[in-house]
Amino acid sequence: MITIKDIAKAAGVSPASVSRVINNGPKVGSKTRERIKTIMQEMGYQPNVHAQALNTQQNEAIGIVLADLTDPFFAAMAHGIEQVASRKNVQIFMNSGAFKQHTEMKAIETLREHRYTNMVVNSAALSDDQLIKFAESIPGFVLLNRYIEKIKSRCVWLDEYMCGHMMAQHIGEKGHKQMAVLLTDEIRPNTQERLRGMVDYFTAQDITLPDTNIEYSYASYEGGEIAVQNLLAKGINFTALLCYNDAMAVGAISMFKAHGLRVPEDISVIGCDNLILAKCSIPKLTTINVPIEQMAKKAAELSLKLAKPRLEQNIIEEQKFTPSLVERGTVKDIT
Amino acid sequence: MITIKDIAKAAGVSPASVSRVINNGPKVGSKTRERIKTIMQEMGYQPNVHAQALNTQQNEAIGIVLADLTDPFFAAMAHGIEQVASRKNVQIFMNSGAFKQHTEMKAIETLREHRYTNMVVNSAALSDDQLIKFAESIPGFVLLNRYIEKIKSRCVWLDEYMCGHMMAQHIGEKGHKQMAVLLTDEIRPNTQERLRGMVDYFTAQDITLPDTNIEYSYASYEGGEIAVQNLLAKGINFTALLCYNDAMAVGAISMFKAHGLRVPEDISVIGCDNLILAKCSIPKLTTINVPIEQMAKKAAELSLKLAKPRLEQNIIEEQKFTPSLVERGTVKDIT
DNA sequence: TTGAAAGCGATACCAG
DNA sequence: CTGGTATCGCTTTCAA
Repeated sequence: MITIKDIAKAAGVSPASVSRVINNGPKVGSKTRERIKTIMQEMGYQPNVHAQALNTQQNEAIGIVLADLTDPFFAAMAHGIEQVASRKNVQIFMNSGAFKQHTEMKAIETLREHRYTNMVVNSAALSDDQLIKFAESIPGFVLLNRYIEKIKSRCVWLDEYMCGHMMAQHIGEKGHKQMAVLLTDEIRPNTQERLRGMVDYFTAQDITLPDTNIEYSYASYEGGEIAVQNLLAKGINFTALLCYNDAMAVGAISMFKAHGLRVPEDISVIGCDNLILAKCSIPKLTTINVPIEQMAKKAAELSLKLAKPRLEQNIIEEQKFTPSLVERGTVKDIT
Repeated sequence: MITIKDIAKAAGVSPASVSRVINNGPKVGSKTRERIKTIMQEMGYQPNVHAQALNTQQNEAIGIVLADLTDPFFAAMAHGIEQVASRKNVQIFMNSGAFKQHTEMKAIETLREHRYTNMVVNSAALSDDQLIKFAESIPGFVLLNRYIEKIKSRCVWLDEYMCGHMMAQHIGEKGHKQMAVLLTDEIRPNTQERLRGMVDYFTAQDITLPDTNIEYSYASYEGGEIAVQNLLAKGINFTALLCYNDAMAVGAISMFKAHGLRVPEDISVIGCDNLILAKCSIPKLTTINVPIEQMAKKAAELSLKLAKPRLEQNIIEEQKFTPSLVERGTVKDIT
């Protein structure tokens, strides 16, 4: 591997000058600069990132901690971050967390070992205190899709309450009175908030939601199937099903169909996330749009900004995002 | 940040000894070793990866170059690699290529700057020669989902020919005679091979596939919709549609439906990949299973193996994977 | 079994 | 403007 010294020698200058050229620093004659640039080109010089990082104690890249790349929701996060990253020419260091406290912790620790100053973390399993501690010691530490009051300037989150409320309201306005709800029992702090939103709406409308009508399962297609099977086995009556996410909703629809129930004729279904799945199901899924990719972008930008404590740092914009309704074909108007 | 020297001082030993402990090296008294370990724990020592890499000229992590994380197919790749990576305690450095020669090239260059010795690359746009050059200079360079004869020991690929052949055969055996095919015009070297497999089967069965019946579009849901629209606009007669991948197939189905055509009653559809999409569509999609996650795992393992040129390196196993048929509900038997 | 010291490649300060 | 050089944190001979 060819180094800065080789270039210096070839150009008859000192390594210091070469370094200046590399970093577009001042204090180099323009002819010298050109000559050095040419030589770097010719010799195919590539700076050693580790040497750079060792000196500057900084790592330009963005580290990200995600649960599971095969879940489109998380993939969308990665994609959003990646866009910011490539625009700013920083790189992504990926590290799956998978909802385990231990794994998430280790992922962050590893990132720290690599001296990442920018981290976008989607943590579900770690406690508030643990995360606060990280935020205090890592300048560019940002939480994606989670809200912690004490470090809210480091959080990019969704109004989960509104999300639940919106689902309930849409279903309610279509005249449904008997509901069932599918939630996830994976550790996702957002779940309860969403449920609260639903319940508040129902209560206001004098609609009762018995505990037996709430089913917990995996936040996946399979989870949706299982949950519906359980619901049906209980012999509960309901005309509408509110699902934690699109994957569950689509799984639910498939299971309804297997039982000879038609959607939306017999049962209305609403999902949440508005991922590609929602468009692909037939009929297309009515759902709540979660701007997760934009949220991820924002998180990455925020992280980058935090790590460079230059300007008026105090402008803490509100990093809360709002969901919106996407009406498609799975909710029937029975008013 | 606390360093090796701090530990050395606290333990009353030399940095050298601490280093030995870190790397589980020999030549350290067992009591000393324990003491040092304890102190490292207490002080919360974390090795500086950059300093390590600078010395050893090695980067333990696996670099991966992918086109687009939001495409479940690529996400599955990432996931497979990630599994191997975390098992071996190496990390992923992600860098999207997006089918552009320039971008893919830059991604690999960046990885090289970081002194990655392990790279799993899913390249579509770069030429054989460019890739061969990389393979020669990077010990752990492995190509995923691409085959280049000259460096086949560095390739993990799918039998694309068989893939196409299998689709054609299944449709053929169900009695279909009039076909249409959806391919992608994105640069994916595998496309033509797949088409060849189809055509060979059709020819052998005296089934003609006019050029007008082959439609090129994006390899996505939207691409499928567009392609079907074009096909329908041309007024072509066909009873079966063979799609490059599941996303296109599902898009196609949606468009058929919009035109009042039922699947599979009026038109049979077969996809390829067997991603989650295939299960979610209603009716569930008949498709070809591509073991992409296993392929990705294999690629990661191969890369790790190549980078450590210790053992009998010469065992070049066959890294070709084979597709398999998954019958579900979108192909009608009309024999 | 331990320690001293020479780098790894780049940066940045201080002289000139 | 340019060059010399200490330094970043760690690994790895070479001596002791």
